[in-house]
Amino acid sequence: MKSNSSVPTLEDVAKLAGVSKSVASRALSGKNRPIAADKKARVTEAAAQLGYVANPFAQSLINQSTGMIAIVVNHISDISDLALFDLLIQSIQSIGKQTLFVRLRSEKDIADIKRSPFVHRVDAALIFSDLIEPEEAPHLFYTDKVIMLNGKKADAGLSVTINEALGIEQAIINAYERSIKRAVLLCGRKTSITEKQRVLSYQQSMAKYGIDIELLAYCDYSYESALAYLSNHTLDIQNLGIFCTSDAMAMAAVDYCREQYRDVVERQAIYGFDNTFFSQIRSYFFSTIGYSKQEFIDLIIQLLKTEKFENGEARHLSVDSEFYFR
Amino acid sequence: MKSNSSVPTLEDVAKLAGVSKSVASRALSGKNRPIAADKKARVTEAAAQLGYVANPFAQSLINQSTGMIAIVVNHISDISDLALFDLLIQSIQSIGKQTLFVRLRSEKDIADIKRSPFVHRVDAALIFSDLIEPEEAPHLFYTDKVIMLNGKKADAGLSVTINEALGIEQAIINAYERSIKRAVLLCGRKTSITEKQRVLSYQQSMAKYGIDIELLAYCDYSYESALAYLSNHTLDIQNLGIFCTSDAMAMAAVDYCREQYRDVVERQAIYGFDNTFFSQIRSYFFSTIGYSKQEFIDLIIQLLKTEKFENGEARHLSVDSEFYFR
DNA sequence: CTGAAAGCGCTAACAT
DNA sequence: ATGTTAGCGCTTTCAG
Repeated sequence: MKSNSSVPTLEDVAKLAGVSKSVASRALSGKNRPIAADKKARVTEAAAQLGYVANPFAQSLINQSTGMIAIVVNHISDISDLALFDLLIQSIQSIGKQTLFVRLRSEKDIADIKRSPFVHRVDAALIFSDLIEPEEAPHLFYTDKVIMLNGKKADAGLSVTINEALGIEQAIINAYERSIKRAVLLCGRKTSITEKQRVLSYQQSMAKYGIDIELLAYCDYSYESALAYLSNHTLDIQNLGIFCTSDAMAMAAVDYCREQYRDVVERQAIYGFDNTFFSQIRSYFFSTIGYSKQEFIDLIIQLLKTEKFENGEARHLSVDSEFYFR
Repeated sequence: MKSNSSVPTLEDVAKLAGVSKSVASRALSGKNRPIAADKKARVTEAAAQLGYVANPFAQSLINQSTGMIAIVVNHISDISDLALFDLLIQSIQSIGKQTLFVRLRSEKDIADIKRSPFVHRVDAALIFSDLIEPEEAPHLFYTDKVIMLNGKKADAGLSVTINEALGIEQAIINAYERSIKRAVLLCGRKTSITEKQRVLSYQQSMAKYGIDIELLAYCDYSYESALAYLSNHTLDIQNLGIFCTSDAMAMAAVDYCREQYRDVVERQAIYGFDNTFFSQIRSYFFSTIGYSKQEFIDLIIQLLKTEKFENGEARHLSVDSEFYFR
């Protein structure tokens, strides 16, 4: 609390303007409540003069609405690209909401959501963390507006997912056209459901185009893990494609091949995932799979802006992924 | 608001436990208020049974404390930011607070802070954005606990800054020892005060060690801007050091030299800033200047945890920067 | 140790 | 169009 002075309340404003609290409230409410123009002006003037800012706690006690939206993640780096994170916060602010960031390290942290009253009472929650199951999500928040963005979805509920199979198939077709016959598949966390689905898509498309998976390894999406793994293996690079489920791992593949084979492996035989900045810079430059972040966020915002869903109405939206050839 | 049911209030809990609201309140308060053990147990039990979670708005209306901390940034564009914020959010949560992320695109957005009542009423604000001047910071928030982390500080007030001159001098000494006589200095935003200070440190140290600044360019910290700039210039690489005020620009310098001079420029003649992940990976690997993020955050948390500051007491803490030689 | 009652600051009925 | 009044759910005196 401010030590120097007490904060003006609506009552102070009303007094200064010479009206009742209700009139003052209506004048400042924004919604076009009936009020005399001159009084409205006097109230606005008085509020400005006192530097009045409404107490949100009193307001929310009545509205039951906070104007806050929770973003729930495992780590921030989960959000594969900063651009997404940055754009998302910006979009949330542009619809007049604020962003509450919740970081979950493990299942143990989930209970804290309920224990943290403000988080529990957000207007909506965006779930990026795969630690939260679609069934339990509704119990964690006071609001029904819980949007699953972690690839999981409950029958009843809201979600935006990425159709990854599409971009993956396009990548495999590209490999096929370039006569790649054999593949190394560097994957991320084995326990992740989305990762499992992703790997399945790779396997199906590769089977379809006659590409053999010779090595399938689970790393942890990171540069270091992939580099460590590759360093322990000798690859026969004839007709080989290296497919990675993150751009960071693809960077490791590029570095590994550069050192090991002095670029004998065509750089284009390495495929990343996420379409980050790094797939485009000079020292790396590999093809990758991604999606339109703007489109993804637009769908989220669309759900956020929908005032009312029919009781239990489900909305499962999806963004197509895409192959980015370099 | 949840559509299916009404939420239990303290009154419901009290009724179920067969006690008064006050007793129920005291039982759940956490602070050791006098109360009979059996009643306390009954209340706790009743609360659990109903799945009671206190309404934070009613509580805050009395406490004037939200348990929320605002992080105010321009944007989150930098990888160095990611690691920092991830750690910071985790630390904030570990002291039982929640994180409100506020993104400022320009000065115009500053007024929105006051207009957004919840942001205005946070328990503390961490100012990373350099759009906010130390003089105006106290007027934007209801709390006195506004910590400037943007390199600016008011005489009265709280701040944690990085002593960048230290790491910069170490870098220049390294260059001197490696017989570098001439320098290109790739800087960031010209309008930034911290950047101005940083450039000054480079100039002073270089003057001291007899290194000539032949080219001083303002880019925008990004890979693209630096690469574009370098591509338009021909460098005489004899005894040349390329000093960049961001790792991203140093990456561009590495790529530029690799293509232009086929690595004739020793890679060690390129100096980055921020000690990001990228200064350590195979394809780049350059020396850089950084600081301990943990130490920085520990100081912030220390300020956050200090209950009361003497009226108007100032606290200006500082973290030493360091040269990371690769 | 407990309960009744006041009140935090605001909004929304409801009578003027 | 305006003022009065009754809460929103909680904590905290203040008497018992």
